[in-house]
Amino acid sequence: MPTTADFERMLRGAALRVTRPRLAVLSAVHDLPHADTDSIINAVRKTLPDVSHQAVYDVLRALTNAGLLRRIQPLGSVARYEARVGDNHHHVVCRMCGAIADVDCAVGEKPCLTAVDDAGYEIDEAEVIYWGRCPKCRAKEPASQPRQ
Amino acid sequence: MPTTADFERMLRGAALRVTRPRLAVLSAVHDLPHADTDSIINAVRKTLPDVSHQAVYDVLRALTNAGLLRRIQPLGSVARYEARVGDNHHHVVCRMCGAIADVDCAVGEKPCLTAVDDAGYEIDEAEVIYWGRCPKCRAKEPASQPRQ
DNA sequence: CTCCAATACTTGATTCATTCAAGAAAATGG
DNA sequence: CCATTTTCTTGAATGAATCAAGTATTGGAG
Repeated sequence: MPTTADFERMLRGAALRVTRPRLAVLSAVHDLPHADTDSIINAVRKTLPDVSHQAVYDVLRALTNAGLLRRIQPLGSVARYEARVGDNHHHVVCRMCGAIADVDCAVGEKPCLTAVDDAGYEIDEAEVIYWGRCPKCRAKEPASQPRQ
Repeated sequence: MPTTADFERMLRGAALRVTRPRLAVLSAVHDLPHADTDSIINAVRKTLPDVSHQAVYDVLRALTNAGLLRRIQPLGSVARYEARVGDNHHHVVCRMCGAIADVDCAVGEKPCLTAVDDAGYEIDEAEVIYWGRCPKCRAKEPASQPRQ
């Protein structure tokens, strides 16, 4: 797990000012991969009880734009953030409980897939979301099938 | 383009009651691929001026659950719907203007990709979103690069 | 054809994630 | 330490989507 000094280095490396809210958000997202904004706000408030939700929204946007965080948002979910960036990995989402897990990308670079017909678009990334049932939900209802 | 009789057959085939709002929504989504809910409401009101937005939301949900429509929602966009279902095709989204185009799937069946490590999930679908710049935006700003 | 039960729609209010706006506070360079 | 710029706080607003209660329509049974 990175230290505060590491986070500070990351911020400076991205030409961003170092502030307590930013350090706290970075730390929270490293601790809670795929957390939504509300969970991040709560985590941040354990060390900084008075941060405004607006500050967290601003920080998440700034860090995402700087490439320090990645924003994901599977169908039916609010925005979620993760700190694992730069390796072009993918995600698998549980249709029943919404749990998200990382899936390594066999290629590792963008774009890792080529479209058969790109419709004239200049493609720089292929985002893949696998849908299915997580281990817990498979154990709970082994007979039932998730909806297609 | 399917006729009203075709839409009626689709609804009955899915064990759904045939109503004017449902026929109008089916027709609108066939006419306007990748349209958001608001555009669909407006399109429906050209033939049925008094449908409530709630009815359209309900219909979209019912038709999606029945497999007659597919719901998509790229990052930063509201929910969109398309009538092309069953062929497991994918989408390419313009980072600049949000335009969406269909991309055929080389495999055509779900799941068309296999995860290197499925984290114990039972995967039934691989959803792919290609990100890039559409032809129009490429022509407009040939020098600039979309943000990564 | 008529009636009934189930389903779908209308109306109106509500929720909740996210954004906007204006002013106060903090961070970096000089 | 000061000035400028950026960031944060506070409070309100937006807007897609959902909830809830009552009315209307559908499709099958009689």
